[in-house]
Amino acid sequence: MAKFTHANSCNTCPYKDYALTKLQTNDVDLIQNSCLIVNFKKGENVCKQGTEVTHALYLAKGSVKLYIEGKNKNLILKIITQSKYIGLQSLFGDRIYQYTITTLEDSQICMINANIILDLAKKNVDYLFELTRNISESTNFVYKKIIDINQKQLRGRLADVLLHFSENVFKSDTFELKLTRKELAEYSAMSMENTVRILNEYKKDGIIGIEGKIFTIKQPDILRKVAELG
Amino acid sequence: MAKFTHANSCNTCPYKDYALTKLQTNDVDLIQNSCLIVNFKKGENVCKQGTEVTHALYLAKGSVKLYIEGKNKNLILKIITQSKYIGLQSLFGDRIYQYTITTLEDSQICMINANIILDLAKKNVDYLFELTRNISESTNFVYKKIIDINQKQLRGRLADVLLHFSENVFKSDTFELKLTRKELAEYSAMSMENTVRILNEYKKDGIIGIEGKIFTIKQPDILRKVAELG
DNA sequence: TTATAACATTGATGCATATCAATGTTTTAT
DNA sequence: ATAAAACATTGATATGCATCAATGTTATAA
Repeated sequence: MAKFTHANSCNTCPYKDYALTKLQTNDVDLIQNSCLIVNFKKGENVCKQGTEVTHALYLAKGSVKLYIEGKNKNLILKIITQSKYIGLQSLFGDRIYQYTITTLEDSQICMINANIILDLAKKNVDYLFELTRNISESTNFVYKKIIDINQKQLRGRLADVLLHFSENVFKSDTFELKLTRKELAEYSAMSMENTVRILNEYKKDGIIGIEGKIFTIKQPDILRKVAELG
Repeated sequence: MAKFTHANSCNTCPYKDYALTKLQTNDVDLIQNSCLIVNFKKGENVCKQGTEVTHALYLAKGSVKLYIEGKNKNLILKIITQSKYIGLQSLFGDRIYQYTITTLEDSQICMINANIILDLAKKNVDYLFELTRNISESTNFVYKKIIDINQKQLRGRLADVLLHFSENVFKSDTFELKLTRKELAEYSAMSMENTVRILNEYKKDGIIGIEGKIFTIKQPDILRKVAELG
């Protein structure tokens, strides 16, 4: 794994999480003392499905994919970008990672001893409340994902995914997607070949523009209609 | 909706949840004062997808299905049996139900004003901690579900579901499943026709026994193999 | 700098699964 | 008690999608 440094300024960190504001200064110090800032290079595993949860993971900088490794194929559940906890529910659940997390670009992850976080959570209800809110939102997101996979077919799913990136993740009509076609396929729960096929279909129809990894949503209304009709 | 009574003995209730043991007696009284015990008949909606979350729901007695309503078909995410909170993450998330919950038999649901639970959670960290653990486990369960749907095919999925009922839900080789074939299909994310077909396939092969809604797992090892191979 | 692997693209083929259809059975409601 | 609706079953058909195959392109490593 990559090189790391000790955290030394959690309170003034520009990537600080909102939940931290719920803690007293000396409690933040507790976190800071345990916190290792680890530099991951693109493509490295941050945690591995099936292993024990020993640390809370906070993505300070960069982006990662959270995915379940299957026998033949993977399923990417979430793309997470900076200043977010990743995989909080594993701290409170059965303490075994149900998924693997891999960086999509060079990233900085804060790793804090799980028991320290749990102890703090047990002592600071406002802090725990924020974490719980976070986990709940995450659960709701997965509910939406599962229903997309179950109910829509390829074109609808891909339209959904493109809109999601445009509207929720990058908040722009044009965005650079740090995913390969294969990863985009794993995120949309379809084969890589069909992902390519449908993307180019949308491009030919003038609904989107593609220039390598730069995507442009040209006709969001049509895309929305496709997403809706499934 | 059905008739209801006011709760009057939460502390000594035989269906009491473990999380309640984390509260002081007078805090339990707060819950008790707000708690309505509502009697639902089989097939009634306990909450409805798209509506606002106003109450915490606790399934004291009976059983329910939690499902997402799609355009053509539904997807049952969980079957919940007695003495369990249902849909806790909706209290802490965006306060809109992402799913509908319907009773599978006559059931008693305790409905407690959402804000009272949230206030208690904000004051009793041990209580909140139990709720959070609950939500986290629920998230992990959905992760498993999503991967089953995505990675396995019909026979494997159905084998999985049957084993799950036998091993986790009813903890017995023989069990009465309070689901119609259609609901079993919605739980396994497949068509009703194929559910029937494969069930009878398993029956012919002597892997399971079916007598109406009574299922017997006769050869769990074979079933496990089918589940594994997908 | 070159070799090797991963990525991207397009077409052809096969299969798993949903859908349609027909018919009998069991609930549910009046 | 009877009608209507939901449930259950089995077979035939259609199709959406993955898989296979072939080929070009771009990263990555030695």
